[in-house]
Amino acid sequence: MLSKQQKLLFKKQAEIVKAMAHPLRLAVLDCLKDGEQCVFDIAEYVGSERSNVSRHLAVMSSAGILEQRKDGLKVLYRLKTPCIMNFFKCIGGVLKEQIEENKSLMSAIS
Amino acid sequence: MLSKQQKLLFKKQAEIVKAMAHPLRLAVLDCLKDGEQCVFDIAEYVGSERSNVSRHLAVMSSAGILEQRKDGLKVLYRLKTPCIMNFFKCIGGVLKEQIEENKSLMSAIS
DNA sequence: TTACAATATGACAATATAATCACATAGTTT
DNA sequence: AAACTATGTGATTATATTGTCATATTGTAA
Repeated sequence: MLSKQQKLLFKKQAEIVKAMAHPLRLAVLDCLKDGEQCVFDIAEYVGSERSNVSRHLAVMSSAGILEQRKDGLKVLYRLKTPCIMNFFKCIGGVLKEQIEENKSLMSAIS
Repeated sequence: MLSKQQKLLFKKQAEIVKAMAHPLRLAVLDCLKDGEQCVFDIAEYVGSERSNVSRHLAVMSSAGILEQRKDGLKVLYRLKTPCIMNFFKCIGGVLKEQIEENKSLMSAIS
């Protein structure tokens, strides 16, 4: 049985994971993988309203995944922990496995 | 601007991430890190109703994170991709950074 | 000061997610 | 078959998350 501390830890961890658990937010992380970008350019990249992107950026910022700095009118966002990107490889692995399964399923049918 | 394919990829990835984005589900993954367990024991470990745990297990199964097999009355669940656990290290890193920040904030106050 | 531009936010509606309880199902034991 | 055990699921309620629009805020430039 989990201790209170362990439960709290999982809660904190879940907050971080939750901050990544959205297609648009993953796209934003992808956009930022090579360096900081302003909201306008991020919105352009991910193909969504700026107000919406702003909201998602706020979610990731408060979860501690992103940092921002002001530069005149613009606000530049960047990844706070580069390790986040490793994580993509990991998820990619899960996806690959799923695709392999589907492949073998397909060949079993035909 | 993202292509349709890229958007689809992020959507698929988000489904996998979302399947982990819950305290209870992270606790379940932790419970399974050393091998398969039945629903009863998982529920005991994470400290929740069996019906609720069953629901969360179903979510992770259909996301492709878990596998299950029947053994008599019991259903034994296990991690499908061990790489999932690396991911915890990554998240742990983000948490550590947050704690460090709080520490230096604290010392700045006192 | 006025006009403008980039970003953030309040309010709302639509949708998704979660927990719970009662019940259903599947397999076991007597 | 009847009683039991482990798991899954329908229905419901409560809550959280999203996207959108209009508006606010902040900084720039004329």
